[in-house]
Amino acid sequence: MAHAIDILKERGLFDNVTSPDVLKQGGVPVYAGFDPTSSSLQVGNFVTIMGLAHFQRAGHPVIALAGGATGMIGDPSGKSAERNLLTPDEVERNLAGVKENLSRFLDFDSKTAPAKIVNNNDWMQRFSYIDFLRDVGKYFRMGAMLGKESVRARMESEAGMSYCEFSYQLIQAYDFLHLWDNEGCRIQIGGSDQWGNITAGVDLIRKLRGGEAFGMTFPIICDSSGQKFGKTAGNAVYLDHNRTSYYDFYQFFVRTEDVDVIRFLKIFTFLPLEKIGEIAAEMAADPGKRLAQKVLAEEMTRTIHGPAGLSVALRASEVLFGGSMDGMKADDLMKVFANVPSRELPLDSVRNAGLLDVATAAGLCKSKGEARRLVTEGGFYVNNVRIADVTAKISGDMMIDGRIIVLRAGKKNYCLVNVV
RNA sequence: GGUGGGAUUCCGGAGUGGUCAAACGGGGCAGACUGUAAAUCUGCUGGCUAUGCCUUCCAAGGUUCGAAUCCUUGUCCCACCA
Repeated sequence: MAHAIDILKERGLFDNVTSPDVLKQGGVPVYAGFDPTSSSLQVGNFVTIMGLAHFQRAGHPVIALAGGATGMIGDPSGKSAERNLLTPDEVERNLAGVKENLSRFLDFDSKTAPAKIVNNNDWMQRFSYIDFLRDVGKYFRMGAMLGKESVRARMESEAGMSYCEFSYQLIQAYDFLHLWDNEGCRIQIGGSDQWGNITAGVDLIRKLRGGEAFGMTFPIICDSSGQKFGKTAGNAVYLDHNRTSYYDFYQFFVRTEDVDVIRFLKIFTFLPLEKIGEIAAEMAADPGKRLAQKVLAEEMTRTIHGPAGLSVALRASEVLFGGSMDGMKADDLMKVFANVPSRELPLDSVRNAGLLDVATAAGLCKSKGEARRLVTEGGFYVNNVRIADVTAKISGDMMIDGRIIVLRAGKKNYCLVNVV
């Protein structure tokens, strides 16, 4: 069997490794951490999940660590400024969401290489502050700690860094030690921003146990414009469909740029490289078909949301991007309703109401000023018909079957209004 | 602990008593061209009952006819010194 790292390399998921000897580590447990900074993981985290999945397929038991303790502190890695602390309640809530997300992607029933979810709060809370300083802090040298990229970057910037965040690396290092002792874990993986935290653990294990642990990082995935992958209009794309609907999730990937899409297929899907090569060839022949984008979106949506979620996303996309809206029935639209941005509005507030008011009430525009701008610029559509008159009102015949209005901003931002 | 510097609209960053809803750049949004691409060009980018009005320039007070700009106190950050 090919080593997991070789597979990751050929898929563009390899950034760095603490020692090439990691290739000799077959079948040992591997861990990656996920801090509960939000109630749901995001597509960005999916890279790490894919990393774990590839290891698992290569015969390694994998441990997904949900950071109930680390989440209370806040990882400064890759952050340009100090973050606000989450309350214990928030961490607790988020932890539940993160665990749920993780549970969907890993194989817990594998006989040879089962997955496991652990929470570092389970062992961290046993420490008193004094104990932790004596048992763990004693083995950390200031020089090494200050040398970490995450620390240096912040010290050199205006933002600075609190002692709280500075201490983060100790906790993550101890996590690795704990998993080394209790789970036989030998390898930690994570995004390249985790390098400093990972090596902190490797060093700690060497000092205290005299053993060699390994670390491997993935590149931070960016799109061709250098933006961190996984944001639309400033909002993260979540794995929880209550936060990012099936439709929006699918659409996010459909809109991947040509230059990125093949790379993303390798990173985010399990499709064999030969298959991806075929897709690339077809795309080169007829880029307008957007085949690669569609495959990526379908694979991702199916992986994250299952066949049912995918079919909902596809149906919604077909309805909205399928061409003319003539002959569209309210029933067709109702079927996709919950998965497209939508809003229920009472009849009174819609009929004969100003366009701008309805656009704002429906949530399509943040303010009437924004709605006014949009209309003036010619980017506003009702049932796919452009309306350029700021003073226009919603008439009865705009309501499809008397109960649905399809609002659109620009080319691809739809919002359904359900008149009740 | 001492001294000095700083906090501006999404971000960076001008502005040091009225002509400031605040230059410029980035980002974002929209239009044209397209393939729900890219590149390019153009316009927009606090709110509203809209040629005017309202709320913004860390927070709370104050001076003034008038404050993002001056004073006081507080909070946070940075640098140097100890």
